[in-house]
Amino acid sequence: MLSHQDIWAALDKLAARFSMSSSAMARQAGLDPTTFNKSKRRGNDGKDRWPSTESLAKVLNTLGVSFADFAMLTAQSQAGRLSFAMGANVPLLRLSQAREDGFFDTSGFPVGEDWDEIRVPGVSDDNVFALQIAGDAMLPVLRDGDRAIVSPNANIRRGDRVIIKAQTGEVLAKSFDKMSAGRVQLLSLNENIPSRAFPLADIQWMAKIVWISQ
Amino acid sequence: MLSHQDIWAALDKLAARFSMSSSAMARQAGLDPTTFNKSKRRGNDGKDRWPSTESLAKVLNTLGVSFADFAMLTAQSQAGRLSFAMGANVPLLRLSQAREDGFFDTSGFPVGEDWDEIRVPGVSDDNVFALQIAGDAMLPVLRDGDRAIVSPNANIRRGDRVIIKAQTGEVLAKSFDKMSAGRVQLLSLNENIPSRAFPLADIQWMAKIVWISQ
DNA sequence: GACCAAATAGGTATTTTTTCCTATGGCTAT
DNA sequence: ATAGCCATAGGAAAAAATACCTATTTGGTC
Repeated sequence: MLSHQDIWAALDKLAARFSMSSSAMARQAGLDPTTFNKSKRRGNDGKDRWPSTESLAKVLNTLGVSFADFAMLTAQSQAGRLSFAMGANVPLLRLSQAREDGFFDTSGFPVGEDWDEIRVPGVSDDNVFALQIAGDAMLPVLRDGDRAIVSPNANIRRGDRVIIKAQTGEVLAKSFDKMSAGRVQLLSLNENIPSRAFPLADIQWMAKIVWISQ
Repeated sequence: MLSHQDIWAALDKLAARFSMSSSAMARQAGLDPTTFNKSKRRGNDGKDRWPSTESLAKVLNTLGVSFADFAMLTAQSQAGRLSFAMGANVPLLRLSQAREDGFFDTSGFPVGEDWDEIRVPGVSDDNVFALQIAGDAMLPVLRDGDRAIVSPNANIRRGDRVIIKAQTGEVLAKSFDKMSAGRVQLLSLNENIPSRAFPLADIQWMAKIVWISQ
């Protein structure tokens, strides 16, 4: 439930983040310095005052903060499904570029402008879930404690790594090879064993792994 | 730059998403059905009208949409650093639970209420970057085309997988063992080779891998 | 085509937020 | 001690958004 307090609190956090008072932040945004006064957040009649979207936009635009990041400062602070799907821009470099000079400073921080970008996590699936691995049966791809992010709605293609739940209840991680005649051909994750056919009837469901934590 | 058009457009997208007109959405939120009329988004004097945060909150709260997800509908549609850090809640299950009945429907979608939650990606590092793998030198952990998300500011502990850039420019993925006397002990990713010592002087930087795409 | 409900345009009154202004207190520099 | 600046409270005026209302248009059903 988004409330006016949520928005005021987020504005205060934003000011604090830039080491400003709320009046300095208002002033910098071209608003009257008294605009965000605590004394004006509730009327004499006890009625809540909501900062306008125009004032908010002026502040965000002046400070260079995105609307999405501002929304994250509100009390309900986790990103929702949509932001999960759209993801955050993360600088991307190919391995061959990484070998060259000019892409990192001495701490390994990205520098320069020739970086691409990808969206992370970028998983458009409302039914996505995480599976925490136990044991060492799936080493080295999946270690004890690693978390595999699994997307049941994702299309599965050759080479994709998948989680399978068998009718027996067993849960396996495999590499998908192909479908053939009521069977699915699966490879072990370390791929040094020939593919093995599993009858579809033995499988409850199969879903693609999209990310693995490290 | 957040503009009033951004916000209006996002409200229209929201209405469309729920298969409603903007007047139906306003009505459902307890607002006057004419509140979001296109004809009222600009005054006769040409001045832009901004929907109030109060009206917006009423709509979001009625539709059960988070402020963060609404922000994602605006034109600047990528999540920022903060949402990247805080992550989205993803249902989490332990492998042992996954073997039981009652956690998945027949399509592999999560059901039931005994799921934990984790935040994904949950990487609090402004200098995070992605490295796209080429070749098969790091199989099976890192395949050709996989993307490793690398966090230069993350603390590195025993067993963590890291990207190392050598002074020669070579870029390696290894498993961190320990530090000892001006050297770092590193294991191969597939861990069937004894750890090998690299002089720190040979290394430009070393940074932890936090996620790997699949 | 007729009918009805919803959507939309547009005007006015009401409510709400910002602006403008004043006052007070705190902090810093001279 | 004094001056200047900033932060905050508070009041009144101005500006802006919503509520209320009316009229027209649009879309769906029979």
